[in-house]
Amino acid sequence: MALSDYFIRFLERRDKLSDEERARLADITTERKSFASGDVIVAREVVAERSCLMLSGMSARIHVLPRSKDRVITALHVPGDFVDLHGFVLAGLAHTVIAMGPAEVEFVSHDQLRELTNEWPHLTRLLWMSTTIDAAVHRQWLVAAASLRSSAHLAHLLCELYTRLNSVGAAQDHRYILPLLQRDLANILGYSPIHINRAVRDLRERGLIRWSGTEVQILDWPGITALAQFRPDYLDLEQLNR
Amino acid sequence: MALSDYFIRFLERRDKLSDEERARLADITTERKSFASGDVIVAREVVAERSCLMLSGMSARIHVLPRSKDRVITALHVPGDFVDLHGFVLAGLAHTVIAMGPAEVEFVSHDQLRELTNEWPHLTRLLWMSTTIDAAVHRQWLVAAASLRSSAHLAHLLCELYTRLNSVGAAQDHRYILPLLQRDLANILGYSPIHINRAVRDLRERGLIRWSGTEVQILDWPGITALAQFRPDYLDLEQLNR
DNA sequence: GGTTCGGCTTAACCATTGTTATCCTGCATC
DNA sequence: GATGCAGGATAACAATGGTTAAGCCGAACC
Repeated sequence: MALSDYFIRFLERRDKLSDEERARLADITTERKSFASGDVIVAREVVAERSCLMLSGMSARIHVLPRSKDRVITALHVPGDFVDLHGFVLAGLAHTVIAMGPAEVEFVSHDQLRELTNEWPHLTRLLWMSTTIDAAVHRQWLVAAASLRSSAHLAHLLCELYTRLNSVGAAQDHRYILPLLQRDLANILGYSPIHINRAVRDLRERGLIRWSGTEVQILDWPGITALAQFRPDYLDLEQLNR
Repeated sequence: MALSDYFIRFLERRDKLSDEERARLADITTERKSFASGDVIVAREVVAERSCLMLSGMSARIHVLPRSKDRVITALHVPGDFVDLHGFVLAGLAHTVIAMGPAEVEFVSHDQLRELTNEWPHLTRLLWMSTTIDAAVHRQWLVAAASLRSSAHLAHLLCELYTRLNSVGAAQDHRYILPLLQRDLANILGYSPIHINRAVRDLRERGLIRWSGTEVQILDWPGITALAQFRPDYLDLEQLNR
């Protein structure tokens, strides 16, 4: 199949594409696939031969710990994200990508990316940009981990996910579907599942959120962003010439 | 001046360069500058016009927190690191780069990088790679933050820095100069300075390290890597075709 | 050589987070 | 509708980390 519009919109939100560039992107062929919750989308391997884009649902990069059998989640991906594009230039991925809830993705072969990057420098810089935005999110997670306490830390994640989902049109009205268990949130934020539960209760009691099942609703956006000290600058949502 | 050898060696450690590519890199002109401890090397700004490479010493990316006047360090850089290359493709950097101890750097203009990336796709992918290795380090810091307790967490940082310094020839024999205060370590790991001190004492009492002033010596490499669950895979020190 | 200062060290006490255990609820299954 | 089960909620207690305060030590300065 042809490359979906999602990623093209992700790029166009941040820079201008020429007609030729848009046509060149549309020439990319992809393989689409659906996954059930918990399925492995990308296995940890020595050298990857393709990378994947989210079409719907969410996925997570998980790092399995040597001893404790537990795992840490270092990234969450929403529709439009080029999940493991960094695998195109890296020797090996130290992580696995799994579906959080039902998810659809499309795979692009690295051969095609190599051809594209050999001839389209501006598009190459935009692909590169998408991996550096990922890194900016990593840094913000580090800042949040170092500076926020449990409730505020959880609140920061909720704010980020709403902002990212909203920016690709996958959420409105401060509501969204969050297909994560409290155990998963514990693996993201580095707390015990019980403590995540305490943080959820705290946010509820402050009147900031409503949360049942997989549906999250933010009741007080100014309040929760203030608690989380959330500033969306790092998501790089500006349009520029790159 | 011409681009220093440091970064070229960083690349050659990971992929092969043709003679033409090596010559093209040597054509890059740079501006060298020295900084004293604490100096701002790269100020947070809307659009950067150049990026910097470490020649000697260390630097840190700091994120200033809105309220608490405190700051978080999300990355440390050693000689050979292209510190803020991601600023070449990102709209704005959410952080400042400062010198940790005396440091020498060289600046490369984005105009030159744009010219280079317009014509040298393989070199572009290698520059891209260097930013994705940064991101891999960010992820490992997230894993460490989520899964390790204070002593092990500090130990992990000490192992990583030795490995990185050693890989560029800036440290041998499990010793190195670490121009960081305990306060800085607190800003990296997200603990209070007092708790960093407890962790240092713990590592000393376990006979894993000797540490006085800015000189760190790792006495028991197998012991400390086991405590920190340190596996250097994520630093991507393999040679491959990219 | 005394003074000052910043950073390291330690201790006592308090706050946050982890652990273990139990119960509740909703859903799937039969 | 009884059963089993997974995930969420809660409580009691233990461990980890933060805060405040004070002493120590070496380098820089006069």
